[in-house]
Order: sequence, then structure tokens, then C-alpha cells
Amino acid sequence: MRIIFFGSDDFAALHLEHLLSSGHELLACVTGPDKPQGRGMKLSISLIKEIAIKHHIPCLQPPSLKDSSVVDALKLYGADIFVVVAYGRLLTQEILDIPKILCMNVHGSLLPKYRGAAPVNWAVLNGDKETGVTIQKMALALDAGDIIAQEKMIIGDDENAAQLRQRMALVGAKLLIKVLEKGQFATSPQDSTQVTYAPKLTKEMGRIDWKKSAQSIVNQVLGLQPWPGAYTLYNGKTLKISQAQMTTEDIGKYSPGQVMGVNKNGFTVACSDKGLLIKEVQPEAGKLMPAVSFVAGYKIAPGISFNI
RNA sequence: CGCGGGGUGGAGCAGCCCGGUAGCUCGCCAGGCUCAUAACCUGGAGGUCAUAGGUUCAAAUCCUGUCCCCGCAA
Repeated sequence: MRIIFFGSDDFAALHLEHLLSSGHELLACVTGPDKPQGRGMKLSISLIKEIAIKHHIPCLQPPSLKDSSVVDALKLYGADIFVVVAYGRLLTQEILDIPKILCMNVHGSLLPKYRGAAPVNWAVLNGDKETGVTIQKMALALDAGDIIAQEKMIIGDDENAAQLRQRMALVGAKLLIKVLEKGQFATSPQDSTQVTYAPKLTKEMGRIDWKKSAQSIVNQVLGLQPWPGAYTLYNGKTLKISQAQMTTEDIGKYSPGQVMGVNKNGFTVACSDKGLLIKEVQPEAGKLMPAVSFVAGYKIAPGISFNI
């Protein structure tokens, strides 16, 4: 197959690498423009661009897909298929019509569930036991395309969204190759009564409300990785919590947000129902550290309150 | 030149403003107490205070350059 690949992040990169080693003909890559970002506003180079350069594949970085010169450039390649993975912007109908066969997309959920930008995170946030990947034939509406293939995945009990996403990238890449090998793309429409959405995550979603149940806070910690991460406040500074585990301890005399105790594995904070064992944290200007280290240096003791 | 925090025994921190004996919590090692233990007690090892220069009788501490790490923002 003669393919043009659209993508931007690491999830997309893994798919691209699989495509490259599967013998298909990669005509070009399309990714977002380099832009200054990160600490110091340094210019960042897209992972996709790096791979493209390494393999001597042309790489387009159009600021806008509505630009007619972009459309013309894409037409010139005469591609059979456009593969779109985590590209981050919607394609126009004009572009969807370019490839001879179709535009396909790898999506991190079992569509029609979790249409949108952050399907993996939402599955974990909601405490789902299973999710999966879907390959769809792209339509103009967001993630509403007919389904070509799906594969279910079990979400591990302590698995965070970052880990799941990484596993899913591999599953998705393999499924993509399988679909391409097969060479025929029969589709079935999505069940419109089952549609749910997984909107973009925001920083505020990371703020922990200790009045919620321990279970929902665990889901928050797991689901919001690697970004934006769950956090609380300690002495007015943010404290990210990257690993937490429910306990069976009743909160007793403590109120939500208060430290109940300290042990070898970390420290326990009261939620609405039970104590939550915090195992790994990252203070505002510090590195990721075991909660025990945090306890040692910041003098954490029972009765201390978070979120203030 | 986007804003900001930081680099001090193995880990996490204090000390810096107001220069003058290296501190705290944890870990580690040895010994002890207890029926027992998450515990407790005693003793011990372990630090060129990121790095280069400057000021000074004296620098972790003040000044200057360099390297590295991180939070915010995007």
C-alpha cells in the first residue's frame, strides 16, 4: 500500500514505526509545525518528524489543512490510504477524499464509546475494567466513522493511563498492520445510541477533592497520567500524587484531607470513606519521589491537612 | 532572552538573608529490650556543601561565570 501518515505524538510514532517495518510504502508524513514550547520556550521537534528524517521520508508540517497548497501537495503523492493516528486536528472533507481507497484512523477506545481527544484517560478515570482500540474509516464528524476492526483490552487494577496507552499503542499498531495486510476494508456503522465522549483533559481536573471516595481518587491518580496528573496542595504549594492505593482503614476521628498515619510505604490520607495510602509524590519544585522520602524531609505527621 | 524553585553523608530536607565546630527525619551497620511486632533504646559508619573563579583572617553562607534537575505556562 502507498500510505501517507498523519500523527504527532509518541502514540502515533509507534504506529509509524510499525508501518515502516511492515513493508508498506510510506510516501510522506504529516505532523504539526515545530513550535516553541517547554521550559525556556525552546523549539520542539515532533517525534514524527524525527522518524521521517531518519527514514528519508518527506515530512509536511502545515499550520492549516485548509490551505489549498497543502491539499494540492497531498494529492500529488497519489496515495492509496491515509493513516491518521493522534494527529490532533480534524481533517476536512476535501482531504478525506484524496486517497484512492480511504482514510483510516486508530482510536484508543471501543467506539462508539469515548469519542474524542482523551479516550484512554477517561476509561481509567471512570474505573472501566476493559477498553480497546478501534480502527475506523474516517468521516467528517469526530470519531464517528464506520468501524473496520476492534480489539478489546483488559485494564489492569493498578494500571495508569500512561501505561495503558503505551500497551494500547502496540495493540493498535499490530491491528493496523493486520487490517492493511488483509487489504479489504469492510465496515460496520457505529451504534449511535451508545455514543459517549472523552473530552480533552484540563489542569483543574487534577485537583483532588478529598471529600470524594478513595476509589474515585485512585481513579483520578491513575487516569490523569502522564498529564495533567492528580495533585493536592501542601502549604500552598502543589503536590502531585502519582501512586496511591486504597486501604480498608476507616477514617475515624480524621476529616477528609488529613494525614491519618505514616508507615514504610508512605502515608495515609483520609478521604470521604476510607484512608488512601499515598505511595509516590512530586513536590512543586522537586523530583518524583517515594512518599516515604517526602515524609522524611517534609515532616509529615498524623493530623496534618492537605489541600490548603 | 516567557515566569519561578532547586543541586548539603545512601534518600528527603534545614542551615544561607545577619560569613566563624555539618543539623533534622529516614535508611544502612552493630548491639540491646520485648512472648512478639509496625515499635522502642544504645552505639557506629558515611559529606571535596554541583562546579570554576573572586572578596575575606575565615565561605555551605557574600559576588561572578558554567553545568545539571524540576514546577508553572504553552
